[in-house]
Amino acid sequence: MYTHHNNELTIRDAGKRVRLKGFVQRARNLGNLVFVDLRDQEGITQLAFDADNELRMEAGRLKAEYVIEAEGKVRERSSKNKDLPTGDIEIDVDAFRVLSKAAQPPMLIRDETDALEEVRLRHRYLDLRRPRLKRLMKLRHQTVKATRDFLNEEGFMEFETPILTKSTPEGARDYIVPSRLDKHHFYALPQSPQLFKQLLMIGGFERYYQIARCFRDEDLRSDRQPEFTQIDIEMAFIDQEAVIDLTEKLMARIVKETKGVELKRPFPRMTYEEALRDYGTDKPDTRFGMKIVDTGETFAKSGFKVFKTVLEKKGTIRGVNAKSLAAAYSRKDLDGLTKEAERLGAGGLVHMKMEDGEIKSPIAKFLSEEEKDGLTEKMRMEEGDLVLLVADSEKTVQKVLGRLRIIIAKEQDLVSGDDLDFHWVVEWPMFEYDEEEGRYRSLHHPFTRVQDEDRAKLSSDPLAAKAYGYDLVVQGYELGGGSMRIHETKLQGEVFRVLSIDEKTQRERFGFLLDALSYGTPPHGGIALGLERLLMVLGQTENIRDVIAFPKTQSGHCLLTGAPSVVDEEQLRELALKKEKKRDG
RNA sequence: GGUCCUGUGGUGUAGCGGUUAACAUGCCAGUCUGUCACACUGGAGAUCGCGGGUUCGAUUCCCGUCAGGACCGCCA
Repeated sequence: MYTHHNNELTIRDAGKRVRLKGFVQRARNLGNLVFVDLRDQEGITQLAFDADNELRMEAGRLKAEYVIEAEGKVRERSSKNKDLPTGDIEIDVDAFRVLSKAAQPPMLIRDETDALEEVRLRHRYLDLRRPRLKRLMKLRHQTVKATRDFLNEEGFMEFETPILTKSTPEGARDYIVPSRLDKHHFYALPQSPQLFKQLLMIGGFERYYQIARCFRDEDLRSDRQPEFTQIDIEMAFIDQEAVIDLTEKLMARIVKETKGVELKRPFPRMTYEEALRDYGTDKPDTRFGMKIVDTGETFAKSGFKVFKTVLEKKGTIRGVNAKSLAAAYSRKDLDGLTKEAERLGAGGLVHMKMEDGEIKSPIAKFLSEEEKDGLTEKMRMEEGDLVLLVADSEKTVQKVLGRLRIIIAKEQDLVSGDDLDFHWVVEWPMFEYDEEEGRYRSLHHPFTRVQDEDRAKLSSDPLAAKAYGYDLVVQGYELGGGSMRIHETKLQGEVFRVLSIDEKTQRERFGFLLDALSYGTPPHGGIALGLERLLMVLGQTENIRDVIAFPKTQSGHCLLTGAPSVVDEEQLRELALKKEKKRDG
């Protein structure tokens, strides 16, 4: 046993006999004097060997990452290290023991001088020894603990729902698991516990939560993993405001306990429509301004052909003002932005700088004085400002300008990771129209409740029907979303009808839910929050792999274990599965 | 499904149509009593991801493939 962790001892412990353990961070052999930095989960303590004896010789032979145990007396250092919490003291060691030797590690176990991520993932257990990963894993634990503490106090019950469950073709691609007992039938891993938590409400539980593992077989990104965790919450006999209020309190509690910061409540809200109008996205980063502005009538009579054509086609001309960034963007930089705009589907990008009191732009010569003045006013252009305009369909303009805002903010460092701009996007539409499939699709999911006053629009004008839906957004991440659910069989049927899901399919896929709804269902609603995304924001990292102990690569591989891997023919036979012969390409 | 970037001693990088493949760090040996990324001296360590092609000659150029990363599509 040990007496202390390696972050604990201070000058007040001088003279104490202690026993420490840990990994050798580093042995510094100065000849007749040897120092060893001993690292454990909590920190580093310096061991000193200065007696002229065998012990010192042995200490000089210690290598990085050996696991040892050492005993001795705490003493004040003659030269202190103010960078270490234990920097005032060292241990005058009189006995130590090597518990385990270590091969030369493939990477430096230190925050700086990092190996590439590929090496770190292959040897994740070594990567996890680094203080940075220690800090992030601790943050994860604290966040989950704060969540459980808070929800338990609020009268919630924690549940577990099945991991082997039924495939639901709507939505993301499922991971499937073959059944041995029922040949050619498959379980699916849950994309979320959505239906189960609703069934718990129907089962008469009023406040559910789960730290729930979810699985989606889709392509990965720097903020997406094939398996990830949601803080999943559902409540009965409440309204939307109750869910929003509870979620804000939960966020406040987590931020307080992990960062020591008080969040201002209530969080700001904007409607889905406002989000798209002002920021060009349904998950705006509101840490910086640069809102999208409609030039309206400014170019109504424009002689500039591009503008004229777009307006004739019922398109729109909108822009953003990158305040005082005219000097920051050279012609070449602007070409880069233009290329990005074109890649996103815009015909081009108009840029203008306000310099020496006048608009400088490649298209300036096509604009009348009236147009220039109008634009200056609309965009609130001042000396040194850079304005970017896109003329196209509303959808394209929003997409392009929304993207350019983010690019510029990143390039120009307009954002701070400390700025927790939690806000709600509310009043989501029930449906969007899928051009490819020629039918309506749920924006949230098919169990979302339509707002009472919009119920008639389900048949008359589905696209105008608003849902009781809400997303929590921070720093441009969709942190989570939720809704009030449908609790009547009849309404659920109406929604399925809009979605063109016929009765046979309804029965096949959701029959159990429809049956359940028919036996008396409390009004209910909830929310699901992406734990990893929250941790990325709190931990100030852009990489989701940093907040997962054993993450997978962009191609879904676990470099540590080698998953996924082939299996024995025998295993396949048992499942009545056959390998498909690889076709030559 | 697509676009782009990367792959060179253990690790991170440099390099170039012909080199003894360079540098840093780590590793090994030695010197050193106040280091803390110790310092100094010396040393070992690389079929340049894999396969094919072009060429008198390929680590270098081309094609394919594999692996990692960023992004688009996708993720109700």
